[in-house]
Amino acid sequence: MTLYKRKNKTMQYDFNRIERDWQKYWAENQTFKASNNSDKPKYYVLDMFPYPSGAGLHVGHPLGYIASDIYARYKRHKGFNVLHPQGYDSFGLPAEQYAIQTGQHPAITTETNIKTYRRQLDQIGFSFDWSREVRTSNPEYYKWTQWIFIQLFESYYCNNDNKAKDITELVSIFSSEGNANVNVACDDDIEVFTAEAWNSFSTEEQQAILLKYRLTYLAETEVNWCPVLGTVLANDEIVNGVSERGGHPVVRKKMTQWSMRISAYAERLLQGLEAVDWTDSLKETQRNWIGKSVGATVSFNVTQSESEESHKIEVFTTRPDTIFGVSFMTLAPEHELVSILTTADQKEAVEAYIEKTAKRSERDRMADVKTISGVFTGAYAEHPFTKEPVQIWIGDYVLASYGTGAVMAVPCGDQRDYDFAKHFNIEIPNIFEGVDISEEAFTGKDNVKIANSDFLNGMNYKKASKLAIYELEKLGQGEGKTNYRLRDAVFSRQRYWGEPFPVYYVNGMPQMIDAQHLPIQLPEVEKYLPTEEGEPPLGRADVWAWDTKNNKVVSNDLCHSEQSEESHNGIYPLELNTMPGWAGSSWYFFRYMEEAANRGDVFASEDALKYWENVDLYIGGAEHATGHLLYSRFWVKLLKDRGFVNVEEPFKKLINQGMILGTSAFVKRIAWSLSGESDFDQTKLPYVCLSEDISEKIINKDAVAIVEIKNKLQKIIDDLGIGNLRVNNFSNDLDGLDFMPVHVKVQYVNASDELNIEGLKNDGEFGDDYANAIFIGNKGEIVEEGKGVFKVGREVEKMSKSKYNVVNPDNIVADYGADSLRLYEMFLGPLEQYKPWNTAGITGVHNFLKKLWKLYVDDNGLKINDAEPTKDNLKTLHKTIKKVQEDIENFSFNTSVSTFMIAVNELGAQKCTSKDVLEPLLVLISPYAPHIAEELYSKLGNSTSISTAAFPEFEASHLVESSKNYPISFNGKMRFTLELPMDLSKDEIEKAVMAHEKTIAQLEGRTPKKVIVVPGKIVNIVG
RNA sequence: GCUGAAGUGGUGGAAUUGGUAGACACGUUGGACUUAAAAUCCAAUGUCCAUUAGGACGUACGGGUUCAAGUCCCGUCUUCAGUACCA
Repeated sequence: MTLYKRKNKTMQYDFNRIERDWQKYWAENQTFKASNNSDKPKYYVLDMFPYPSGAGLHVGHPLGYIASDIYARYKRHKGFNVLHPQGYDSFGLPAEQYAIQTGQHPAITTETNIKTYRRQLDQIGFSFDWSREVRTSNPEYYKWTQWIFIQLFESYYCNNDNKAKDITELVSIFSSEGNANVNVACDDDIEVFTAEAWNSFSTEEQQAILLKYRLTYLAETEVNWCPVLGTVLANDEIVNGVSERGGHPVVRKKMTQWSMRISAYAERLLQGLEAVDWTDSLKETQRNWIGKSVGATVSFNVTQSESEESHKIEVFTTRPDTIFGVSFMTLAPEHELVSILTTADQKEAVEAYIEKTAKRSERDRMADVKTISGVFTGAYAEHPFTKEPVQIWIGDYVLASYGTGAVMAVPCGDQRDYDFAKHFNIEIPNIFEGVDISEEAFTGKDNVKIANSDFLNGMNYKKASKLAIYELEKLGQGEGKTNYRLRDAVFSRQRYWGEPFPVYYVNGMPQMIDAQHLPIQLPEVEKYLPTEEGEPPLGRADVWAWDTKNNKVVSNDLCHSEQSEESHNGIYPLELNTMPGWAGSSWYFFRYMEEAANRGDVFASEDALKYWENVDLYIGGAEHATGHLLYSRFWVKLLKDRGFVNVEEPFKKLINQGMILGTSAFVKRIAWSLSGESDFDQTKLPYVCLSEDISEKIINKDAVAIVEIKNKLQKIIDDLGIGNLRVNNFSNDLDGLDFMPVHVKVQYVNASDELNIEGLKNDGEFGDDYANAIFIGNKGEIVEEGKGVFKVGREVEKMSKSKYNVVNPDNIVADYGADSLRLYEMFLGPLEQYKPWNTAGITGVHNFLKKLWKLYVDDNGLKINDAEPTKDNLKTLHKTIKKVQEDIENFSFNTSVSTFMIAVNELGAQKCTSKDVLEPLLVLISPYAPHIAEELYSKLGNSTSISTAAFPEFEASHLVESSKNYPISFNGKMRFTLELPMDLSKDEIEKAVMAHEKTIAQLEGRTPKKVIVVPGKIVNIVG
């Protein structure tokens, strides 16, 4: 008895023990530590690092990590030196919010959350090289984020050479020839100056000018400021003019903030997409975001009355060829010239219109595209060629934030201009030869000739555009121009939990702290809220001034910014804003390249950067398409230009994993509707829940079911003995009136959608809500302990705590093991697809692992021997090698899990015990289910980790078939199959098939018109 | 509106260049083992008709190309994602 028991125990698939042991082994032996010195080719597999939130991981989070881990492990088997690191994007809002609520320092919250994450990640058995971990909130890390910020500040973008350069080069150009001939990225409001003028400017004047050229610069930006929340809100955090959170008023406010001149890189960011292996949809998203449009700027002179000074209206157009079709102009209501141009007659109407549009948020304006509105300003501009007067209107279909905030309206060629002209009865000249524009504008540009356009007549779009631009340039009233939608990125946040800027201010001008004094560490504050004056939280710090003599952060008391130059004593106030979340994540992939021990003096050494280059495979969510993935490309290009890294693009191949959705469970709860007199508090009536099928019947107005349930409900009321109450009839429209679906925890639902009523009743979270609840089963019976079946309704929704459909991987690992979790996440479906999680299905892969185990081990121990593999054994093995290798390389992980199942089923049926087959099989499976693979591999007598084993070589010879089971089709319909030797010729196959009795039966005496024979594939008989 | 992706059994999903549609699982049903349950194993399982052979229909819908279409072409519908008065 004892013997039997012990034997059984050791020989069973004890996944908890196996996984614990091997995770320990990997950690102790640093099995997955990458080396920066290796003869092997390198391969860098990276996951988008997580923000460690307080909620921990749910089963959706590890999906991408499992996929990348499989790939990393596969690449190791294939002989690559693999870098597969992990870390934390640990600055961010939730920890700060928590700090505001509780006073707990965000660093503590973050540390706690990271511990949870690490524990959860470790138990899944990832092959991460944790020795290279990074945390963006660590001072040793953000030191280098600050350092990169300084590099941006010290750089300008040269359009001639198409790269960023040291700002000192620009200074020397200014001092020798002024700025008249420089072709660089800069603000639009720059005055031309000579070398003499430059040299005569004060230092401060020079600094102010340089700020307009630097790749990071201070600018007045209009922001959505919410005074109550004390914070700046993004456009989509505002609904109907108030904050989405809390409904507080929001005002537009100008603030001086740091911006990143990403627009300088617009063209390179666009071009760079050609070189990377990303999905088309992702590339397209970035292209749209960059929004390149080629056209021309045209300036229209405003027709002057004597008293006015001269004004010009600049417009951008993609259709300079249609310039003779201009019949009016439209300015955005916010356009700076509106108040100047408007005539006295029109003043009242214009102001009323501006006031009206100002009330509508930009979002509302964009959403409402149907209403046509606008006002004539009374002013006219002069057409550059015809010199005819052109009416100037304002209209809110023109956006101040795009182009110049003004358009030349060509109603015959643009639908919005057309609608506007029709609505206000403005002339619509037709400049397209032979095109009818009586109903709508002609918006195409191909296959049409320009007419009624003076020197452009008879030309096509291309020629006419070119000539129009040439003529405009000759007049000095326009030039060819490429416009980008991409805006410079605001880089300041009024938050505490982010990187402080290495910046102090002298007389309002920003100064960089010398890189050798970094990091500038976050100061301590008492509260994490903005100050009463509306300054960011760092405004509360007492020790937050920069001592330029001793190069350290000192108490604010020493800083007398108000006083004269002499008495400031070299101590100046520090920047109060912090950097946004994307700062730290824009370069972290380089930090991993350096081993932790060597990270002191560099963000990564030259050798490390040269060796690892960039990320070969990057896996993460699609929500970063225009944020992280654009900003990090921008920073990498800057670092390359300035000679710090060698690559133009950070991520060669990128895959977006799809989201795993929850399968929510519902009970249908009766909403009591009673009539009659009673003192009874109706809110105290018991919950009555209907099983899914019976509620369906009621919804479908099944008369029998309705009567039955109504009687049941009446009985429940009668049994309560609370007076003479009658249950009302079910209402006719059953939309949630008589019973409502209520979420219940998915953990109480089994694979057959049956509810564990006892579990729900005893769940403390719901108090007494369900303790006395009555459950009515499918047959109308009251379901009680162990009696009857109660089914829930199911629906696929995003995983969320409030929907009670979150599944924690901890429970899955405890119940089925990490290998089961890994396999199941992959088995669910294609990596990139959205798919629902249903814990019930995990038994499939779990049973597979048990079968796999039994292939190697029975009650008597290991059953593997050195027997010569049979032909079938080898065929199964090599079929599997081929398929799994192809699948991994195509990131089709779900199908390789099926392939493993087939292989194990076949080898089981073949009663295979041959080590020559079963050992390579383990290597195939090990990227997916590494723990069981390691365990069985060591049982086979290996003393090293299976991760060092070579991937089995596929040999096609084992798959050569001597015969083929041909499907025989008649008119395309498969009727029967016929086993024929592979080496038959076409004619021989045809002969064999035609002679077959089933063929004769099918033909019923007819003579086939045609017989298609594809050797090795199919036979089709027509006729 | 535009751009991109997709639509296959009760469910998740296979089907790599057009060549046996529904692999592999889940679920369901039946059976074996057991006092019983669980676990395990075996069998069936697209729909409909015939229940024995077999037949008809079937990959969102309507057409087309082809000996042969889930796959290619044209049109329509639906869902999801991104984006939006972009001049």
